[in-house]
Amino acid sequence: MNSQNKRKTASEPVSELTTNRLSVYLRCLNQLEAASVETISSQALAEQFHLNAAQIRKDLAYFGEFGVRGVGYYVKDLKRHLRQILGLDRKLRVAVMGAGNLGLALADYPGFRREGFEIVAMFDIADAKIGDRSKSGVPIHDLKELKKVVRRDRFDIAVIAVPAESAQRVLEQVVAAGIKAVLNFSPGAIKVPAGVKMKSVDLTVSLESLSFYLAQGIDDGH
Amino acid sequence: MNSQNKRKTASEPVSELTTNRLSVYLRCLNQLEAASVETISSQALAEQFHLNAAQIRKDLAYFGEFGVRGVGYYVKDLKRHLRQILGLDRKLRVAVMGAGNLGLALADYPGFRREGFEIVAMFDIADAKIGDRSKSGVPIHDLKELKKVVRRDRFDIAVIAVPAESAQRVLEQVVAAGIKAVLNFSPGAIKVPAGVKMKSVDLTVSLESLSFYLAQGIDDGH
DNA sequence: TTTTGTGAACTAGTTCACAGCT
DNA sequence: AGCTGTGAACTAGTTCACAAAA
Repeated sequence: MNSQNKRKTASEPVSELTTNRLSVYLRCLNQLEAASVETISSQALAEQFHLNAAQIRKDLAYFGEFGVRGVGYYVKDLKRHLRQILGLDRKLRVAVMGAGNLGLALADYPGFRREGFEIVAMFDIADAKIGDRSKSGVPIHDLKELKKVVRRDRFDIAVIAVPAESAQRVLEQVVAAGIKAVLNFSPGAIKVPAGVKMKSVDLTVSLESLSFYLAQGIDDGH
Repeated sequence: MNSQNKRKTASEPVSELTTNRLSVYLRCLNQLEAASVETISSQALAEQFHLNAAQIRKDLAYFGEFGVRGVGYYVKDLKRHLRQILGLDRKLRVAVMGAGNLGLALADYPGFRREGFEIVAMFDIADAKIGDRSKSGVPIHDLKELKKVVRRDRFDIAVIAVPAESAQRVLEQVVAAGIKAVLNFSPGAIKVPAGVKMKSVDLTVSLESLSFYLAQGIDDGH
């Protein structure tokens, strides 16, 4: 019953909220490591980053006994464990579907590389763009070449940044090419086949939700 | 006890999940209206867009009695009500902080305009960018001019697309200038003063959560 | 008959509080 | 003494199921 990833039951489902938080913890640990902190208690971690100590402990304990009672967590160790749990010990390869403004911005987004992701390709259908490259050098392929490029460049995650009306079709092509994980930026309902994980970022919904807050806060006039 | 926004109690809190869904419903209704559908039942709406009928009814009923028993909801009416609830009956003005790749892409994102938002300004600190415009013509101001521009151009929402290390500072400036709603794209913990609403989109967390899924799905080797 | 609006039942997620290890 | 790991208590969110309205 010793440290290394135990994950109590073979596979009770881990909530998405939990995995999101693991990623947040990892980022906190990166900062702590950069500041040469060697150990940290859940309490201190919570205070420093506005989290809840019990939740941190519960999230971590689900995957193993990483802490030391009376001490806390060893920053380096915990970081290594989290990277392993999140599957970041191997370098993940990403492709961006759609070489519009948003697609190009995402392809060059420095945050991805910094965290160990590698953007290896983009796809579009506009002849004018095909063969071109993003500022940082990611090549833009013809969407028709998708299967061929997947076979050759072996990427794991597709980011969908195409107009809403083509999103469903592009998702299906991506899935047909064997991709199992998708980050979707296009708005609207998309049907996702079983066995494929899709996370959606819906900018319109986010803004409209803020609009609601403003409308309620001010109540009415002025 | 008749239709028009009743909102049972003066102000029990509406969950963020609910407001997000309202925005989704509105988009569904837009599609239905475009397809000349005049009335829709919660059942039909749920089936068509992969939602839950009881939840739709509950979400809507919280704000008023918009439906007609035996019939469903009048698409045009409900749309009007939702737009009013979400505060979309007035045109909301948005500014983007940070004129990097992501900021420029967001400033020109067609989805925002389509839903009635107006991007009125960008801000940056790089002399090379100040005075320039995005492709669609949004002017880039010196961040130092923030207060002046807010006074003149009166925008309601700030989108933060600056590097992580400047995010906290930019948020504080934005709040000091009187902005009450923020959409944040920079990663990392940010402290938000009371009375200000911030929604965060964290691209790294999203990707890492997908990575987790892949790591688990494949279990290990291969 | 059809479909809403809603209390009641259920499920998921968070936080508390403390036994037990170091 | 200090802090983790965790059952128990609590809170939030969803879904069911049905009475009441059109």
